[in-house]
Amino acid sequence: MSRRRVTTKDIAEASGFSRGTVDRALNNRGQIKEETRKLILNKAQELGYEPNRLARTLASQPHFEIVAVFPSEPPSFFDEIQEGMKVAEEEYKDFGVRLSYYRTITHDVPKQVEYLHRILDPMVEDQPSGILMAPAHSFLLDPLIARAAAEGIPVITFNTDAPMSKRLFYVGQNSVVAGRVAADLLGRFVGGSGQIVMLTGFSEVLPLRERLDGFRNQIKEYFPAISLMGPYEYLDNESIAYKMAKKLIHDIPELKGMYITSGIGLKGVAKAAKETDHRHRAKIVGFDLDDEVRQMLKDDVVQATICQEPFDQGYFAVKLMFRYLTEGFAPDSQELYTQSSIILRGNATESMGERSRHHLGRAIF
Amino acid sequence: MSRRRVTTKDIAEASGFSRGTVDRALNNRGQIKEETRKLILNKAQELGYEPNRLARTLASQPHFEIVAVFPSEPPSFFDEIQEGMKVAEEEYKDFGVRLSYYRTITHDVPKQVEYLHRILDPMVEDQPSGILMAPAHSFLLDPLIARAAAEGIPVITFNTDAPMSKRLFYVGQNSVVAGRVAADLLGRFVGGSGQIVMLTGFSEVLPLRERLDGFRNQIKEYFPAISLMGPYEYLDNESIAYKMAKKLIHDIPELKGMYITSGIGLKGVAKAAKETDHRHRAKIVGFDLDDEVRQMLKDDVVQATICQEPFDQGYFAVKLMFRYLTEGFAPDSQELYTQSSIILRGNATESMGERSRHHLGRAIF
DNA sequence: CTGAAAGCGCTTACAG
DNA sequence: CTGAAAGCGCTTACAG
Repeated sequence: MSRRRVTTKDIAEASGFSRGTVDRALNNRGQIKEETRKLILNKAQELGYEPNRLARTLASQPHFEIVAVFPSEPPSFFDEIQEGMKVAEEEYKDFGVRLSYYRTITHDVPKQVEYLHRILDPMVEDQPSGILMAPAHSFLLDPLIARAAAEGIPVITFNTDAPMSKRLFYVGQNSVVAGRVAADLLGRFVGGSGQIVMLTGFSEVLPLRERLDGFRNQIKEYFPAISLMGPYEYLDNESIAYKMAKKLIHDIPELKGMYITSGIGLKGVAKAAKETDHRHRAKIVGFDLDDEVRQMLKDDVVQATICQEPFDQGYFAVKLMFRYLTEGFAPDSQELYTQSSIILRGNATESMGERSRHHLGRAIF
Repeated sequence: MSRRRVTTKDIAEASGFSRGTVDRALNNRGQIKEETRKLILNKAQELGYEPNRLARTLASQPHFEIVAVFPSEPPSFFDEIQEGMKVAEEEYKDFGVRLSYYRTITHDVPKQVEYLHRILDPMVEDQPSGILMAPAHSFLLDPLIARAAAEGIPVITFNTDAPMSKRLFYVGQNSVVAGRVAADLLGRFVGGSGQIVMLTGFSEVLPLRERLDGFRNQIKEYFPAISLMGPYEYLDNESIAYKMAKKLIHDIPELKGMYITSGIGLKGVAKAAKETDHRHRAKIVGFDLDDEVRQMLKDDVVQATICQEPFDQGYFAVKLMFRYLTEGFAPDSQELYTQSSIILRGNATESMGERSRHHLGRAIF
């Protein structure tokens, strides 16, 4: 029943050529008569040959130096991205995969530029096999991505995209859908009518803009009785978000809901809301998850948050780069969306650490 | 910088023994002087040796025959579990992994018993390396699981559990948390008060009972103004669910919400609801996802559904069995929970096929 | 254009 | 208890 798998030796014997020649045919190495190549390929097909990746790796001793460029802050988020990368690195280390991590203090364009120059400078470092990056800006890094591409170094963006660049593809959240889902939740939580205010970190940051657009369009389409205010920009600063929320809550007594496009802002807004009478509090839906936000969910100050599952983003970024490098993986779409999770009170307290410990690559919910 | 990895040859040279003896020490094969063993182990540690799994596999040519026993119906769900298994099988085939699939028409206990007898009968089949199963009953299969365990064949349950059995652990949804989340959603969707009715497939089926308990407890704890009716059992039959819902909607004009613990029932209930005036419709939250349910979400007949991500359950069941077989993987907990997804109108139409095509192991949201 | 040989890092009989 | 040799399935110089 479990017939032994077909090897290049079998093909060699069946076709009358040596294993070296079989290898040339199978892997298009040239230096082979076209006729021979075809004959061997037919034989391989006929015997149902499937290459053994382990043997290939062991024989050719490949090295894949993958460089990952991404922010450090907030660590609760980006450390977990790195966790995911490390799990993938460990899974593929015997296949020659090695990661280097270049992290910038914040979404710091000049620092990323500097790192990329260093990475691409043949005098300073060996050329990497591929670059994984969470660009600090939606197009300012495009020239450097183009330079990498021109030098034959593939770039995959993750977590945040540079859609007009020469990156292979993007791995991360679908921010538009995330915004739509937030609208479904908050729209229903407020009962389908009344005043909702939108707050955003920076209105020109791509994923935040998409979270806003998805939200706004979904509300407009399905909740005609809801009126929207904003967006107000809190410059990704918690205390600005706090003060803004304080003022909005004070100025608009009939306020029914608040939508905040990032975790920093969510925390500021929630703190402001907590200081008001809970019977008149607006419903709050935002993004991201850490222990502080978990507590706010438990306390019913925040009603829902959308979590990006950073572990997955890191894990899949590495895995997909490896697949590109070894088998030329090319997706149909330029955007590969990772799972997001909706966190409510009922699933707020599950330990998220589970995911990496179990190498499940994900938490519950 | 990228120093060559340490091999058994290095250890052999450094310790003055042969590679065969190094292998005996490293892998505890016995037939080795205790002193030699310690010496070699110390050397290995000192040099920072890490075994190369590819070389080990190539040399030892292991075979892992994994048998998977699970239902066929509904195919939209269980075919996708099988998809996930096949992706993992493909990923690990060079490591010797081979799956066989034994699927029963429904959650058919006698058929599963028959299959397990066949699988465990040394006269009929070769003993498998491990068994993956979605038990058709929460304890009736326990004796057979015990028999497998006694014969040294590890059993992992997935999708549905047999918690008192001798299975290694369970991989699948956390049904209690799923129920709690459903309560958070429906409780808020109805505005925190009024009448909600609960319908369930079978009240004694474990995961359905847990979905019910999680829901009920969450409502009682956080929505004191909501009154619950039911559960009513629709025997996992769509038309029974339909008729039940018809009658409930008719009898209770003030009905605000309906909670249904399985996909079959959700569809029946939604059809009944659709036939009523949409202005007075109860909010509906249920489980599972197929094209029909997607449409109901779009049409706002169903407001939310919780999807088990069957692809993941299959994928991780295989991956974890492989890890158990090769490295003795043993989780801290007996329950390894896979991600569930909350599907609303805003994320209902994304193609779920993405996940397997991209081998991301998951869809967006 | 093709072949023979050595090698990747391990494991597995077999001999002593 | 230990070692020498062959082998897993492939690739890589090298020779011709």
